[in-house]
Amino acid sequence: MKLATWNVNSLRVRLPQVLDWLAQVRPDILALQETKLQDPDFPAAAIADAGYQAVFAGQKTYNGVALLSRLPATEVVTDLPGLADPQRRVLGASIGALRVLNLYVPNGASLDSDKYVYKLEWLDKLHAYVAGQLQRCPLLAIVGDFNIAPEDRDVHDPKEWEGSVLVSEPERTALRRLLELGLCDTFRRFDQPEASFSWWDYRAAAFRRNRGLRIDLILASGTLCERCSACRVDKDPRRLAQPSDHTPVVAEFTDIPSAAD
DNA sequence: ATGGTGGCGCGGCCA
Repeated sequence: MKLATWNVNSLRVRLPQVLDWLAQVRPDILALQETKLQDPDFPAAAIADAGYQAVFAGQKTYNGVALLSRLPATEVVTDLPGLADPQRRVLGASIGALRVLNLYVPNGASLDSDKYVYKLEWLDKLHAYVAGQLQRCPLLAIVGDFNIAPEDRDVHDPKEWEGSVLVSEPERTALRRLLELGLCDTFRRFDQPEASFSWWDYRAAAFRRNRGLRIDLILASGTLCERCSACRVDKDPRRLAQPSDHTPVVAEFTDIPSAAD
């Protein structure tokens, strides 16, 4: 069972890349962030032709999340309890034996910004929600663009980034508290190349110089974590012309019923 | 270097 996450930074622009990637990698589930599409504009037909069902929570210009899957998605949720938020950043669904929560965590802008306050509040509401979900869903995966680099080894230059948004201690503490509920960062269950990142700024040739951050994560509940057999960053889509600034992260699991192949 | 690039949409915001 293959589960992937990819912040595509406009599904309208990136649709050809997404379709090519689905055909090559054949994930059972792909969580997308920053689709930047209203629901009536979602390319459901093209995705159906590729053999995937889709559920989505769209928004014009900003945000927007979707779940593509071989099996149908049921019991769909699009909001965090206790957070009245017009921004479309949350998509939870049951797919086969899994419960999947697809997140586009707020960026935060800078530590003195209202957006940073909103990010920490958002993460607090997420914590409360996930605590309850872990009681109900033994096979829970939480994936997406967390906009937090968990540790210094997830940052190309920790000194340069020290204290900045995406690496600040309050954000990392919020992520650590989430993990302490009983989740693992599947990427760190396996040996990885040094300087493995999932996002590189478009500016200043950051990708060519590998000046990136690992902020796209696949978290797994304890029972699911035991069944994780691999997790990797797929840098190939970031090398294409007109790439997203993020690249996909893919995890594989054993003993999960799958409809692929 | 307080810059740089990209998406949306057509001025300025967001990342």
